[in-house]
Amino acid sequence: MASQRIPNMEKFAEVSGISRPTVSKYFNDPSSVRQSTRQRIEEALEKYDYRPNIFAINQNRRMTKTVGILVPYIADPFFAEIVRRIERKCIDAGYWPILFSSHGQTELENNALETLHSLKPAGALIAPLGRTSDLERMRRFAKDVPTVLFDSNLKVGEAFVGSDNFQSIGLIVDYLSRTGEPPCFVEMPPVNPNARKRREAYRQAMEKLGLTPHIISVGRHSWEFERVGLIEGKRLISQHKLPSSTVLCSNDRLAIGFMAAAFEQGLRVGRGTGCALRVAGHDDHPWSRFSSPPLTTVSQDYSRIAEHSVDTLFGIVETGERSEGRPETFFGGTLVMRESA
Amino acid sequence: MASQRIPNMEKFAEVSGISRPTVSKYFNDPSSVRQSTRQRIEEALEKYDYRPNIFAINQNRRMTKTVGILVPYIADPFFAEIVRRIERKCIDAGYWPILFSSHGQTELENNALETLHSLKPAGALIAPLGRTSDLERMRRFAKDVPTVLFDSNLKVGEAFVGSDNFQSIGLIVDYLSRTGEPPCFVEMPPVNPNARKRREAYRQAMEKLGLTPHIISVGRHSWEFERVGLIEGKRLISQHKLPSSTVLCSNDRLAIGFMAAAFEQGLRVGRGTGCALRVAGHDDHPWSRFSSPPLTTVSQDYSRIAEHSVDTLFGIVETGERSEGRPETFFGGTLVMRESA
DNA sequence: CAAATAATTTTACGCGCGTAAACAAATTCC
DNA sequence: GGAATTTGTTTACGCGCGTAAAATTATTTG
Repeated sequence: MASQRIPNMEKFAEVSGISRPTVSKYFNDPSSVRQSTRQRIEEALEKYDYRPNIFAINQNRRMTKTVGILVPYIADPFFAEIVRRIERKCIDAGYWPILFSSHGQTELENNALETLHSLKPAGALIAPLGRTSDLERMRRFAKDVPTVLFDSNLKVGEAFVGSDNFQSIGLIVDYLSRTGEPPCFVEMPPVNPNARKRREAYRQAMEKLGLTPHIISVGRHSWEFERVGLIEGKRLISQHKLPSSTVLCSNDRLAIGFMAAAFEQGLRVGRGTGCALRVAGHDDHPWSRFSSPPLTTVSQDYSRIAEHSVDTLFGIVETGERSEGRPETFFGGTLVMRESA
Repeated sequence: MASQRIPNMEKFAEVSGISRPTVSKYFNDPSSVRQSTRQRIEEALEKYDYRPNIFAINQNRRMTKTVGILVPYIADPFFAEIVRRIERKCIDAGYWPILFSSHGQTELENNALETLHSLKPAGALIAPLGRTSDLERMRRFAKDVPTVLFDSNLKVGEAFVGSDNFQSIGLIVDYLSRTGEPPCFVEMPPVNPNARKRREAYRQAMEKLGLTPHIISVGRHSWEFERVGLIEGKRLISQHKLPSSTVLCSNDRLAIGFMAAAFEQGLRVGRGTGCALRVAGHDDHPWSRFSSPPLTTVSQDYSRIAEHSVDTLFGIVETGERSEGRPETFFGGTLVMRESA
């Protein structure tokens, strides 16, 4: 136990019988000191339970050991899952992840960017709001801080990691067309480039099959996708405006709202007999398994997106080289067949 | 625009024609300097876009302006919502919120606590993991940092803010018993004190009505409540072990899993004719509105819990007085009637 | 308008640590 | 076992800012 309070590195160096600069070196990289020295420090560490002051460290280092993570909406389980994985990887790599959420608001995104900027982080992993992002502000940020974007491909930063919407949407359009009436497409609110890409992917996939695409746009700009799906669904069903009995929603949250609408209107969703509607989504959100009926969807590869984002960032950070070009990586999804379609 | 890069306060004081200590004073409290001085600083601020270095600030202040927020599971929409509100309030009050999530793991909770500790925050708002929390570690933390607990009432810190499980469970037990067969109770995994409290609340409420309580416990210790609800639900339904056709789950996520089980087993959930089962939850999670059928539940007052937690903390922080006793505040919920029960 | 009060400037120090340079000691090599 | 090499120590400075005390200036009061 701590037989004495250790206020700073000076004192800690004293009680462990090592000079302060060497102790400092140890904390920056334990393997950079001699084995015997390392042991003595670690014994003292057991005994006195001292930790260097983070603020003092970061003030003096040229490059801090912090990594900024910024997501548009932490309440979205997709981001919650990704963040969890990213945080873990950062910690394992000896970095200190700091999480910000824009909560769907441009103002908060800018705030986070400013705060992050003044933290002088080693790097940043950003999933931008998208359409409502302040591009200029983000560029200014990325000029000083190595930045990897994910999920939403704004043309900012050193690299992008996301999912291959053309592959994944193609997959599910094929499946739906093969097993029943070809799907119409209910768009998510146009909050980011994925919205547009998925729509285009749907169009191409349909045309490739020689089918006529039917796209249903939603005007409202909201992150509350379930509500959007519900309201649009109610409108479409009650006014008999659905061009197909198969509905592909551009993400799971939208699909869940849509299914709620179908339920409310007395339409049974599924692919069995007695079902009036098939509904499918995209992303395989953690709770899609638990809807009634369980949602057929395409999974995004959470782990690989998270891992590759972090690896890419650390690659840039640790070599110190800003990559040339701007590598974009897209991971494919896999079909997740459940009861809804 | 920035006609010149301002590296530090010294330079900024120079270009704005004010002495550095006064500028420093301004950043600590803009209203503490003369109006005319304030204007000159703010004009310079427009022109040069300078921000004090956060690390240097926090190194020197006795009390930093950071506030730690620690939740057990950020992917849970309850916490995501609470956090959103807490963050906003902190920012408005001039504090800098730092978010940590334990992701259900004791090790990560301790890590977060350690990191937070070394940050010397002005205060902390903590929703502990509960049963698996390292109480001793948390006490050590709370000894140095003013800490307000919420959601899960471990006997640590200066105060607690949460919901009144007895009131809310009472409410829904009354409702369910009045409108149909009295409910049995499916427990959430015993991860925290709320689990136990809700069970007791159910028991009391039933006995008060002169009814026999039926409690179904789940053994597994998991934060993936939906899956727990699904598995337990399947077991109970398929083995005909349900003591009542009305099921009260101790939270919404569990209820959603349970409804998925009912669906899978071909049991229709709801209160209309042709329905075999009524299912209700607790919390009014953001997505409970969108289940099929929409979930009947009791809402927790997100806003008031968040606000009161922050107010309590700032009350302690700003007076500098650790409150005597350990005030506990419980907010009541309101019944949210939907189709599931 | 002089005195009292408030706000600002000057000066100076300290926070806890990174880091560079010169030197000393320990380790490795032949 | 002496030279070359690695590893540590000493010494010294700087980072960007908070903050205290004393001196100065501006504002308010009677």
